Amino acid sequence: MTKKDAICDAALELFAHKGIQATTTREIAERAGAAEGTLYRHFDGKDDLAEWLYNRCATQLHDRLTERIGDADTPDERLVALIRGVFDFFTDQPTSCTYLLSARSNNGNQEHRDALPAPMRLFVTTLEEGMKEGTFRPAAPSLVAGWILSMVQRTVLFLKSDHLAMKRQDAIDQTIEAALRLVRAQTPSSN
Amino acid sequence: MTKKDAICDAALELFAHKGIQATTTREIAERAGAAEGTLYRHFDGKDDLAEWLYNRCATQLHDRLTERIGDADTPDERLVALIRGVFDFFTDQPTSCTYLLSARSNNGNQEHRDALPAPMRLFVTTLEEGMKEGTFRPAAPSLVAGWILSMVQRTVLFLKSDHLAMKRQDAIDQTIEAALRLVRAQTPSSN
Amino acid sequence: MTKKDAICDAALELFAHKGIQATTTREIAERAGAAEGTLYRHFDGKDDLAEWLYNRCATQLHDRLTERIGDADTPDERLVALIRGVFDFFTDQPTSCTYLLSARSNNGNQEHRDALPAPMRLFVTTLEEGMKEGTFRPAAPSLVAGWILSMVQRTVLFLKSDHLAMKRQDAIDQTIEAALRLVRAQTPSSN
Amino acid sequence: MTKKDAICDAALELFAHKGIQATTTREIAERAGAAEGTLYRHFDGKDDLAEWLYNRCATQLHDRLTERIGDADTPDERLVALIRGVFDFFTDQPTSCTYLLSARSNNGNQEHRDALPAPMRLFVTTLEEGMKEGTFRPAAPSLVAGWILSMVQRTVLFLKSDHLAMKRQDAIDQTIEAALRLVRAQTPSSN
DNA sequence: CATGAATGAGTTTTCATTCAT
DNA sequence: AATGAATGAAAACTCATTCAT
Repeated sequence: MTKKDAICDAALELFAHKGIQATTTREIAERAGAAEGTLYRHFDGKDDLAEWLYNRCATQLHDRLTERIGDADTPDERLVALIRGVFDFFTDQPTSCTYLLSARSNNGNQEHRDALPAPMRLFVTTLEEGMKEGTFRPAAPSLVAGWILSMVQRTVLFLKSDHLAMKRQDAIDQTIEAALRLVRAQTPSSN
Repeated sequence: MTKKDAICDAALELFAHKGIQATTTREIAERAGAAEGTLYRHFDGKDDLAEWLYNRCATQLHDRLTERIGDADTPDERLVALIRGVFDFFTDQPTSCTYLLSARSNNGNQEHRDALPAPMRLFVTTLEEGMKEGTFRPAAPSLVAGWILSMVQRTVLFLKSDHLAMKRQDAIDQTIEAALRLVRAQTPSSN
Repeated sequence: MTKKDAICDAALELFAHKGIQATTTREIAERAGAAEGTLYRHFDGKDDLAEWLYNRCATQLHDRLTERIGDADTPDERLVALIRGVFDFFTDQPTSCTYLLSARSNNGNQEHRDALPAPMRLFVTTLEEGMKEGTFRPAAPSLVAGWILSMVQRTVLFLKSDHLAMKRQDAIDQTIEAALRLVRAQTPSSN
Repeated sequence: MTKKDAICDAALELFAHKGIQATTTREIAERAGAAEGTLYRHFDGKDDLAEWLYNRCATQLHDRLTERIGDADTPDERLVALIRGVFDFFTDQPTSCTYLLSARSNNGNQEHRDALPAPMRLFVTTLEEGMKEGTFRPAAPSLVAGWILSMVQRTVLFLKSDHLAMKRQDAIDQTIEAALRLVRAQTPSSN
């Protein structure tokens, strides 16, 4: 593992748990077992590193979701696949996931972050398809996508804090069911 | 208006828009038209001010919600009243509302904030009542409350960013309906 | 004396003797008996301080030269007055003078310095008058002004390094005579 | 061209235009198309490189001036030859010339530079001869040499900045005439 | 109460130099 | 000879907090 990787890992961990601002470059370097100056050989500074990590995490999630979506034929299935994908991402890479979620909501100033990052767009597209088909009830897709992602995020936070009070799988299943209730059009017989 | 009020207003605005850490005491003082030292005559420091403001906002919202709830007899009505109350709060005091919402999600370290602040507890209580009655489907109340508040927060952010693309009232009504779909037990005929 | 003045004095001394780049903010603060942060309360940084000092020195010299010029009626007398003024400035405020001269020549990048600072302009104006009158031989005034100022600067450096090998007053008189030979038109009988 | 040459060229350009201190080894390496470490294979460090370049430039100029002086029989002719030599040097190798001139004045601390570098000494010697002969008026030779070199430097800067406002040859001729007026003893009939 | 200059510890950042490859 | 990642000491700069007025 190169020093650059060590720095990325250390920074990701710290950013996810303490926030970007509260993390010092010294902490990052120490945890990475590198000199402080090394950070600046690979990145323009702390903020650049934070952004680079954000993009990397967003890409990882996006790739995973894209892969998941391939197996699904209907918007309904795709939506479930997407939600499961996010939960899987959280299970496999909790730190990346935490950072991604916190970075999203933290930047009140929204300066340099896409209003609609890649993973979000997958949700929006899927919802649009479902609405066109009539599977999903009509509504502003980006708003509904935001709702669902927020719910997932909540569940993730809930699982992290509410230690073991609820089985992980139950929480995930309930979140998916809830999301479907949110978007599904009236289907008198099915539900 | 006293200097203290000026400082509170300035700080609230800045905290809500840039975050607590990114706001400097100098900025607060400048915007308030006060000297930097004056802040320390009324508060123990920046963090104390931030906490004081948070509690003030939470109390304001809590009082408003408590008042709203009084008119409602069923858990169902109470839930709607609570959601409407939050939206009203956002309409009347957008900055306070933004600060309240951002402060919640921003502190990944959860150091000095109640896990369950007052307004949140009103939601939880209402959900518990509804679940006991059978009006609402059984689930972890604090998780469901988190979902609903997150949805409301999303809608608020959506209304702030998606300038006028959607009528405010429509967005609010849709959010309420969606929240009800989330929590209501199967009621074959009613819905 | 305020801290600001102490910082200015310390910085001027160090800038003049070691150059701006070679001087650290820590040195300035130490010599001024102030904290490093105090520098930043009064100036935007080291470079801002350097520029502020440059302007102050240039103004001081300009004011002194303007005063001196008042007593002189002819361009010839004015030129002598100007040169003497610069030498007096050097005698009274050697540090300011050294800084002014070094700052001029040091900035090869000429970024943020007037091409023609105030004192220089007095020389140019005087030369232009003399040339119009016919007292001075025709030539590019700004070039000739540069020559004379460079000569004066040289003499100043010479006096500082060539410790006492030449009487100060002799050096000054010789410089003035030389400058006059440089600019005076042919005057068969007088010289 | 070897890497060493590339580094020398790059460094000379940067030193001349930004100053030694303001130039980083990384810049030099980048511009030279070499790695940073390569510099240290050929020189002991940045300062060593700067000094080596200075000596090379001084030697180049000195050789050129020595050659020029050979054709001249009188001190008067020799002085003109020297001044022309400097201007030629500037025309042929403007960067070297700029560096030589700036390096001279820049080091206020005079740490590691000869007080009287080789080219300067040629001027001094020539002036001493002329003064002994009576061709030049008596004065401190090193001071007068400084004056003349400063004038030449000024003219060079003037030619660089005052883009084409004056013909190069005119400026040079005027500088020479002015220098002669400075040093020549009274010669009632000749001039 | 109010002020704002002063503080100094802490942070980010720079960069000449080294060294394993 | 050449490389360029890594270093770390030193530099610039920030800012919450204090205190004399």
